[in-house]
Amino acid sequence: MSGSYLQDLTPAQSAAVSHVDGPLLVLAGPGSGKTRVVTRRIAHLLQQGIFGDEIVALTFTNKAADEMRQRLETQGASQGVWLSTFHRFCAHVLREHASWVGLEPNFTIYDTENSHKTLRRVIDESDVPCRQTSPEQLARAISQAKNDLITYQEYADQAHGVLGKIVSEIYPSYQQRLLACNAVDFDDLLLLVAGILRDHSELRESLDERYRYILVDEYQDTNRAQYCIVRALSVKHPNLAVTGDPDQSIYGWRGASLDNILDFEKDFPNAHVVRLEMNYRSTKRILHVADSLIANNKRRLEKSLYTDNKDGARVDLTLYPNQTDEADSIAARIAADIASGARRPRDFAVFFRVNALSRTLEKAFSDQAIPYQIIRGVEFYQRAEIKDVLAHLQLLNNPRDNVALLRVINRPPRGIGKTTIQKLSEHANQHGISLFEAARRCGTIASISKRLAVKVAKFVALIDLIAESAEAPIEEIIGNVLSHSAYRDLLVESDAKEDEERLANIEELLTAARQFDEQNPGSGHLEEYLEQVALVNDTDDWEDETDRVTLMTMHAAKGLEFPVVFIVAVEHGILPHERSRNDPDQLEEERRLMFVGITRAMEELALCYVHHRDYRGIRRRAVPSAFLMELPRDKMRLTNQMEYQQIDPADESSWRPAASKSARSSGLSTLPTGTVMTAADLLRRHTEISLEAANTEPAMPEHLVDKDVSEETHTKDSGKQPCSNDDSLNHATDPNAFVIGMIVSHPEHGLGKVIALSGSTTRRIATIQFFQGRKQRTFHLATSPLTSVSSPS
DNA sequence: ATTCGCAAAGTTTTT
DNA sequence: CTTTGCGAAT
Repeated sequence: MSGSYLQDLTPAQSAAVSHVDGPLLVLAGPGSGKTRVVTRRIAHLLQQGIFGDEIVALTFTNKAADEMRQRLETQGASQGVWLSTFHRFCAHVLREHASWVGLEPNFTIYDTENSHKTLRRVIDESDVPCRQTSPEQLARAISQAKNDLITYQEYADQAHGVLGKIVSEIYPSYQQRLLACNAVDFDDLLLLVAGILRDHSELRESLDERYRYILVDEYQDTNRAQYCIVRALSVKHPNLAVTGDPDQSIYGWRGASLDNILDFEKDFPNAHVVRLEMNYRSTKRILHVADSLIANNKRRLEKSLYTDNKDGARVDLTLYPNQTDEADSIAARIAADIASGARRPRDFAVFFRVNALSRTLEKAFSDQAIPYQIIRGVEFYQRAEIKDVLAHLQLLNNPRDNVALLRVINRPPRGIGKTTIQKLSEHANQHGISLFEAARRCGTIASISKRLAVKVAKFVALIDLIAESAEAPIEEIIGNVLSHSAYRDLLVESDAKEDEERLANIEELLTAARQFDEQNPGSGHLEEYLEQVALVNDTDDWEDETDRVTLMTMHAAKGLEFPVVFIVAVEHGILPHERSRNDPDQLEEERRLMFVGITRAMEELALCYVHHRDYRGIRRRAVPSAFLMELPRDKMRLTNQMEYQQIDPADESSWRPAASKSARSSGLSTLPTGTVMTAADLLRRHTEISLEAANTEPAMPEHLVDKDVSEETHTKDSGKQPCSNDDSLNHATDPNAFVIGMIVSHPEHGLGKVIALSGSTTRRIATIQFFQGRKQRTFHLATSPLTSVSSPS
């Protein structure tokens, strides 16, 4: 009995959708319609008579959960299905059984900033010698331990080394401090629930029974804690369906364990495995490039990628002299495509490995008046003013939340300073009470002067006053915070424009609160609201709304798609990142990251790298990424924009590669993946591969050939003969004989070079970078007075 | 108790 | 080149 939802599916998709009982592994390549399959399968389960409340679907992001919910609703089949993120699911379980781990049900969920603050305090107050180790390092170590399900009681047993010793001291103190605040951090949500499920078999059994069908999205990103939770719920009813793609695992550094998905078939020997290999997103050429790259990874499950889409344009690989040219050229190409009407701004995305690389791009986009948006890690709920307001609410909900109290006790300034807080803190520690409780008793604390005691008492009275409305709608509570604390007045009266922005953010918070109130009518939703803001981030609503070019890291790009994608700085030390170079597994993760970036592209993909890059204040010679050597370069469009650069003789010496001829002759063939490579090694390797390629492929552009060998011709050519050495490619596609990089003349603007071309026949448009005044203009070739100064040889 | 200045460090960030 | 954190100064 197959419903309509089985009809327009491929056999593989259909197999996944109609699977009901027993473990299921869906290996879903990029753009393979995974979400569609998952939601249809849920619809199918419901149609089989399974109740919605027996099904739980777990995702990593709210965005994914929302999307799934939306799709289910359009199929009219979300009834009772528990659809949420791992963390939210765990928060709910934990609220019901908080006392088992020494918490009260109104515990606060600390975000990263708050947990770091707590950790800081622990470190400061401990006498553990940790000058060598940074708080961040300790935080990472603790987080990692939690992800691996190592509790503070167990940590010391397996600790080793100096860091291990320090963590053994700090981790328990940190945990006790959280407990004292009746708070948990993100990792605790998972760790504590995993622990509860392990230690309380009756609860485990009842949840196993209750959630008979479990679905996990992005299974390749699960960590050990998540793995244990999911397994614990799938003992009696092992109807565990996981979807994921080992090739898209890019969060190993956050504790994700690739083994979970790689070993799924071992964990569940009778698992049904479905491979979704048909790609509906990208052109054949883009997919081929992606496939060639990822084939170099060892830790993966065999999977081929197919598409019925057209071949599409060749994938671009372009070398620029420096990042300014890189950025300008990208911006110019985008501007030209927009000007010609071929594309809209929202069709484009530019990806980079590190946020620091966005600056040059931003400048280029703003210079050319191209609308763009940057997706950054900083979120709305991370802003100081928002957190200030919310901290009041947190304190109402959980008076033991010391971090919240410390945040608001002197904001706006009330003259309660460090020394007073120190005294309160001492008193609290001595009597085993919270800071707020100590503040309440400040009149009886001998060390606190009358004067200050009055100030503190005023603060306590303020919180008590706001607390009277704790059961009210959220908007009202926040309103009371703003008016009673004079926080709003402070911002209104200030004439700094930052404060204007802060005020606007607070208005936005109020609007969001009103929306929450509408969705949760009635009173007493404070705890729910706080959980929502703790576990929801708002980077989720970037897209669609606006017609802009998107700039973001490749991590942020996961799950998205764009018609045209640029990836900049495909260079050694950036992609792969230098911090990953010593670890084979990390190197593979970097490759996966690039794979993710490439597979976001639907129609056009351009990879870029430069000759020199200014990074962290210094200019250094950029080495092409080793990943570039793994691409099918013979099937790509290689462009070398170096030749058209006016060469600064002073600069030229630095063009020589670090590897000398003698070094090269030392005979280094291919390095096995994952060996430790120095920069020099890599350069040598690059050189050799390039030479090898050059020998077998006469059309290989010069920029992939060792500069030592080609330097003579290179220098001679440059400036004088600015024609492509790979012009066969350009000729074929260009009836007008204009090619990128060509030098042209304009009666008004003088000489310039072609940096972008788009459109065809009469609508063909060229973007010219003029040498005078660094001007950039676009022209319709059919009507412009442009003449070519140099023609391709 | 804020503010200024210098030193140091510098991936990625679903919750 | 940035940002960020900490210490000293007003």
